[in-house]
Amino acid sequence: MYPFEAFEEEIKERLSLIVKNIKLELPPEEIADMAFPCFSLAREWKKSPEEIANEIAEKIERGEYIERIEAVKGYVNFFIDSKKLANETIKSILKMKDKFGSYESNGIKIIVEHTSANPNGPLHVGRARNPIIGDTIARILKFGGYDVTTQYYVDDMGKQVAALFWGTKNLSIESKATKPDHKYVVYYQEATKLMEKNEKVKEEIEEIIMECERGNKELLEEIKKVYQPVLEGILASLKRLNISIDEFVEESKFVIDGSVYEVIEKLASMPQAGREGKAIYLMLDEFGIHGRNKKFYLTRSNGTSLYAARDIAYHIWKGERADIMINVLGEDHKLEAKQVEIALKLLKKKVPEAIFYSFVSLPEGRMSTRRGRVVYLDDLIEEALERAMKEVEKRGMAGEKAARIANAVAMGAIRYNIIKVSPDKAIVFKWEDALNFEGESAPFIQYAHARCSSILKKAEFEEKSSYEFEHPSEIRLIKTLAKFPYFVKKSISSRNPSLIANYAFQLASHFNAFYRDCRVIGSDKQNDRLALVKATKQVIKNSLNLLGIEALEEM
RNA sequence: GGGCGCGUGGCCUAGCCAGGACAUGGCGGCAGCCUCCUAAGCUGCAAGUCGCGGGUUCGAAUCCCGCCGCGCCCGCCA
Repeated sequence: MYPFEAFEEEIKERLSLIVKNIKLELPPEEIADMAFPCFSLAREWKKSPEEIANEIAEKIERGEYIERIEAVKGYVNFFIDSKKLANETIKSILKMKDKFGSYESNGIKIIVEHTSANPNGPLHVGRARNPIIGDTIARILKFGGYDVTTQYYVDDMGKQVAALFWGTKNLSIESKATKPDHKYVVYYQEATKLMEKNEKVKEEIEEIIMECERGNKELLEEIKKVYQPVLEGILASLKRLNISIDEFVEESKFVIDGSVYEVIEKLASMPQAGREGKAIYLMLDEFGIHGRNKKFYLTRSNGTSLYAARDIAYHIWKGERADIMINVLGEDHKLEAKQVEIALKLLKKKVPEAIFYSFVSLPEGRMSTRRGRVVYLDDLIEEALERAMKEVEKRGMAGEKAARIANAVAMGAIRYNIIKVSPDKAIVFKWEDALNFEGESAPFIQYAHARCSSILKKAEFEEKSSYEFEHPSEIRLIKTLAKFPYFVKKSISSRNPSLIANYAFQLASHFNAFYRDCRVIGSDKQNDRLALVKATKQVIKNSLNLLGIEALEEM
């Protein structure tokens, strides 16, 4: 157990003798280390929260970690023995290193599905939110002891890919692009355009879709040859952001193995099922879905399956391979996710959790690949690199080292700026916000890490059995270090990766205050402070790791 | 028209689920800090009807109702 958790446990243990239903709060740091609000007890005890707090504060004994207890305005405030906390925390970090903040394997298997973009062209910035959220949550869950696999659901039989396929077979378009997703997207764009005004093209593309739904393996193989390079282009972009995906599951799998039809058959026998010709649907009004969308169609009138039906089969398959399923989805999938969830419940199958994110739009409106109103992820990456390179050069660095630093800064800035805001907020993309290298940004945190490295390079640190600190900036920094495992846990239970982003910023910020106030090299407390710097460097690194951002030795 | 989400200083944002301690922090603005471990840093100042109106409560940014604005969805598309 981590030192800060031991403090929390001690409080809970002591409180449990007096009250049940203990809910502790983390108060603002300058007020206390942990607080127990007494407001909810007021009714039951028929006393004011102030009186209750006083009463509880008097009854509670100090302990190994609890140094002081105070009743203030209806709160019982607990103060930690900061000497003990400091010593235990520093030693724990130096011993556990990259593992500090992590938890032992709990054997729970989680599949995180993210990105799953149609392989018909390059990722744009709007979609980039998906892999970054997905990859970060996966990293945090792994660190928290879960057995995590990431999955990309490849839609290999939809309209998008069919249009791409038709385009490459019937058109010949020059393209200067070398990256395959950019090279082939023009075929998709042109095919979509033709489909809109030419009935024959539309029919041909629809025929491709129908053939896929009938499970035509040869055709599916041929289509794969076309979309695979595009998919690889997408994955290459993700790789630059330090994102890789463990497994790829093709949608057609569930048509070929027949599981979609088993699912449809079972659902068709439910009392909620209805038919219009050969089209099968579920009536969802009893589940609170009303209006035009209460009919949830599973098949077409020609008997072929619809996307949503295949999605149900996919989730059943996935549910057999995981204890928990987490899907990262755009907010446009909310209704469909709800429908799939209802169907899975009717079938008494495991239901996935979903993390929805709002769209990233441009100041001039929604992104649209078709209308060319779009910023591609690759463009953002290139621009970020250029700007980072300028900053690096300003600081007199050059060559391979400069390139490496610029790359880490650029990729970090992109990831951080997306992950730091709550997924349900819509983002209007602006270059100056997306590529900010100051303030609440990845480079700010990377810079603090580089400062730690720089100090550690200048002096020899000697490991001891105990360390002492007393400056307020030292204590504040140590308390922040001690709370890292707490935030890992909280981030997992709330499925909110931005908590780690915010934590890393706080930590870097508190380190900067320490750096300002406490001289390390040459001070008579040099060795203790070196231990603190070493521990800080480690925890910044661990939190950056969770965000998929590189910790830099110098910049 | 119906459903879901969002609305916090000029701009962005935390807090909202589990109502209470002076509403968090960043960007931008203004004024400062490099004879001292990297100034991608630090300090100070100005700037807020927590969308609007009701309600519940001793107490509401937080819960409830209504309204307004914005986003997304409402296809036998994916």
